[in-house]
Amino acid sequence: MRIVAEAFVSGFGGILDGAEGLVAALATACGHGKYEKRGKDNGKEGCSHSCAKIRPKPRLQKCNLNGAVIFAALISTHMHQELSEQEQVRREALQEIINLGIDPFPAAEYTVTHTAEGIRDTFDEGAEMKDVSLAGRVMSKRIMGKASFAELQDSTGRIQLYFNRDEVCPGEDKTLYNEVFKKHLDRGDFIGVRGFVFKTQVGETSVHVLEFTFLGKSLRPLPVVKTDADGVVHDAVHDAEMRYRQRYVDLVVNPGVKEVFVKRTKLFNSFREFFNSKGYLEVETPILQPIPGGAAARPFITHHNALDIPLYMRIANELYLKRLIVGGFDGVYEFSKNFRNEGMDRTHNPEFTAMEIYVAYKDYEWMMRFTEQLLEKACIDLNGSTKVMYGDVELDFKAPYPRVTMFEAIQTHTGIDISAMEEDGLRQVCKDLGIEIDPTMGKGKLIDEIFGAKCEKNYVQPTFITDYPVEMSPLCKKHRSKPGLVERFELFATGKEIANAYSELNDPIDQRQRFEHQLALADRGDDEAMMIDQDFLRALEYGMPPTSGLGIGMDRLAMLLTDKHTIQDILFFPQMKPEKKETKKVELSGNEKLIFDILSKSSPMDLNDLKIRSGLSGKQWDISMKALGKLGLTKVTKTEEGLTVEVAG
RNA sequence: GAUCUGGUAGCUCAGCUGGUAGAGCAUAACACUUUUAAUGUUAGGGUCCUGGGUUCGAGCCCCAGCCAGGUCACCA
Repeated sequence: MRIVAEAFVSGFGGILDGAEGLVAALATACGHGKYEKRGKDNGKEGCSHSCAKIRPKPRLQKCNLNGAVIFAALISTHMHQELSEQEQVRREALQEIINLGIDPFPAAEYTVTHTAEGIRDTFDEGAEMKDVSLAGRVMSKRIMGKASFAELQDSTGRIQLYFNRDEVCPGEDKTLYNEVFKKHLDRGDFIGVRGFVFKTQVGETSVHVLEFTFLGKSLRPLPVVKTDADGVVHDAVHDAEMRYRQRYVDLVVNPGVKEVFVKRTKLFNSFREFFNSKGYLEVETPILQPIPGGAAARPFITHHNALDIPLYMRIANELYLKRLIVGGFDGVYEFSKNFRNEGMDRTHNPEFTAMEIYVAYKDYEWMMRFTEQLLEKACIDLNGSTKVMYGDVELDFKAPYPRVTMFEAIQTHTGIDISAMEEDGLRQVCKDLGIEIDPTMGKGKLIDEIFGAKCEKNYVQPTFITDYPVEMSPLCKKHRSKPGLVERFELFATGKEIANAYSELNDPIDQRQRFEHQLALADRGDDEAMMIDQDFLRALEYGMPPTSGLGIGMDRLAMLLTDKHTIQDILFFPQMKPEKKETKKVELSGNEKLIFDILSKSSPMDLNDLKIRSGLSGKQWDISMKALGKLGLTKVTKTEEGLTVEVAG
């Protein structure tokens, strides 16, 4: 219940009682019981009561009472959303600003000449800065009588502002300082300021404000996060729900969050520069695909109405990029938003970004050299060094990286040489190593399981794992010299895969057989086996040059390079379950409404009758009746026959 | 999907054999012309996630649900 109770009488001074009665009732209803006589107010007499529980102001109602006109604010418990005390205060401040003739949301451009960071840098170099203007959010205010300090946060950081009453208000009228600045300017509001730069006694570079302009009012209080003199952050918003659902708040308030995303973009730019400098072409390929190909994953399905066909959100863009190589490009790449309808955890978001690049006339050996150069450059571009801390390990992305074949890796970490084994032998090895398997798994999958369980985690520093079994890699060219294997590598770091590359399979007959083998896997129950993309095969039949392709999970790489251990920390808006709909507290609860509806049809009525007709349990009845009473909607009277309930007022 | 942990003021968090709640910051008021996680004094602010149950009485105990996080499983 948030209402201002206010009533006043015009016309007859003596009839204050009517107004007073209304307000007194309201004051009682909200539990305070106190109200204030106002005396003359605009020629009217009145009285008012306000408390945090009964604001903002409800609609005024007008009625006649013995010839006097009473305007009364009446209880209306369900007319608006609940606002916290601070939100109400801000809305009131907004109104006050408007009343003073200031537009809290002006349309005009505000000319900004400097940024917070720019001012600090230039001024520290000794430059005079007589006239600067900048804009941003007010993040704190420290008022000391006629002088005040505030902090302004723009896109580059924070800078202190100094306000002096007599300089902001050179004339007699000090409203701008005393009212607008001191009272109605809230944390989070956007303002523009003009002034000159100076250093305070404590040595803080500050802007001495001569003029400030409202640029946008903030109606919701931001969480207060403070950083002390030692750089220790206090009361940071930790709640993941708030941080990810309301990323804007996280960005405004938590130090260092922006930097992560800036680095993420730098990573993409660094890749682009590298690829473009080699003359490779950035392209775009379909996200809505009739056949989801290029990876083993469950897709999202959607439907195109006009064509009346199912379409899939892409799980990879590989097959399309290869079509472009068929078409005659030497090198094509794409940052590909992919969608996979699978579980979510610290390293999986349903939509994620991969970078894939395909270069003609190259093989996977070349691609390894290319990849390590790419990552070395990116690492330097982001952090100024090839070294980066991830948790408590230091990763070094300086090229070259060790090359280890998959069989060597398994031999090293299990002591078992599986290079000559068939499916049955591998099955036995898995059992011996305590690895869970199921009958749908083929040879390649079994090897992959062993690697995943026993080897992967050991490759903390960047390492290429090469030469995978053919069964796991239906789009990859058979190894030039090792039967049963393909020319594939994956790059591991911190025990996780961050890149995957092939000498691409360009033999259309082999490719068709591989797809058919996938179909066989699907029949065995592997629901992620690839579908056959006939058009892709047709493209290959026209001829594709030898090509090497590389895919990098950009999100996971960004995590590595920013020392973030959750994918949600490097996605602006990670996927979340929908917020539950705001419960309509404004309305009466179901039970309260039930009782009130029965009662309003025949008020007053016997309390026991009402209870029986409501059909509520003792406890529910009790809770609902208390609530109704508290809202001032019902009134219980004791008579000789028993208890009677009536609609109050 | 299994399992564990959490959900209390705008924010960060306390709370106790079960007796309807506390702190800091934020907010409001006053003081103060260079402070800085400003300070001092005072005040207001809470359906203790939701719904059931046990109880004379539940923020606390029990059950179910919702949301978030961790671990495992599945999955790149």
